[in-house]
Amino acid sequence: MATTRQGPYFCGIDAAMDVVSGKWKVLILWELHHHGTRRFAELRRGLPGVSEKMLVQHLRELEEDGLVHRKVYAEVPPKVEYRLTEHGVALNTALEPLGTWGTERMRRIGATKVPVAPAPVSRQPS
Amino acid sequence: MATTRQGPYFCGIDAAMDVVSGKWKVLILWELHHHGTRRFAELRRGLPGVSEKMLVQHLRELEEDGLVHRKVYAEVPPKVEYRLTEHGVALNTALEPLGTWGTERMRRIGATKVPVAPAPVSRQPS
DNA sequence: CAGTATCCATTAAGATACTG
DNA sequence: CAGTATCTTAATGGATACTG
Repeated sequence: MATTRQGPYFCGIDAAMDVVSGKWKVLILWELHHHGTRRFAELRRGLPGVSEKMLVQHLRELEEDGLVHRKVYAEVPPKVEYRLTEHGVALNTALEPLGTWGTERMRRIGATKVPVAPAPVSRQPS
Repeated sequence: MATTRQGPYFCGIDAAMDVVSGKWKVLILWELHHHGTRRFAELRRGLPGVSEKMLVQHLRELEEDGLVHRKVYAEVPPKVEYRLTEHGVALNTALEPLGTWGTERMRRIGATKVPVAPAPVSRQPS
């Protein structure tokens, strides 16, 4: 269950890669970075294809690693909000050059973007 | 066998993470970055714990992704040199802030460094 | 030296179904 | 709504023996 990872590491990049390895982790960080705060279901919708299990698991690990803060409201129905911690914000900043490089690479190899789930047209909530 | 990965991706970071996902990839990049050029056996020694299979596999993928150049010398015994391509160098540069963040994180959590294989004391080559 | 080829173990991820 | 609990499959990594 990915017990608290704490090295040993070869170097800083190794240590950083450790906390972001997981299929959806950087995307969760990205999502939180751009929305400031997100609820569980919002994250789920923002990450088309993620399963509940993986989303929870990644969120828990990110929380454990001190990158994400989880705020539970004592309400019914339940309400939980996630946001980046100071360290999470710093990580995101450190990831930006990598994002730029990746965008350039996508252009080079002609990679497609993942199809964005079209907002359901019919069936609007009344 | 990790057929040519080319998306689709959610974003640039996603695309970048794709090419560096693999237990030893960033370490290979790092090693090549700091030595300029390395032979297979040198990389192997520089990455204590890596198996031949993983090293070859990662090198092939990095080559396929255009990050590493492989130069074969027509000699006996065989000699192969690896070095970063222009894109590989750019990726390494983009990884630097992440490395800084990771180093800071290691300090914060008191992570240890992986034990460096001690250079064999006896048995020096004549 | 620089790899291949196998086989096996571990881990990560995905699909449901169910609950406070 | 925000999760748990299981079960299954896919991907990744590792050990070892062998080769041009």
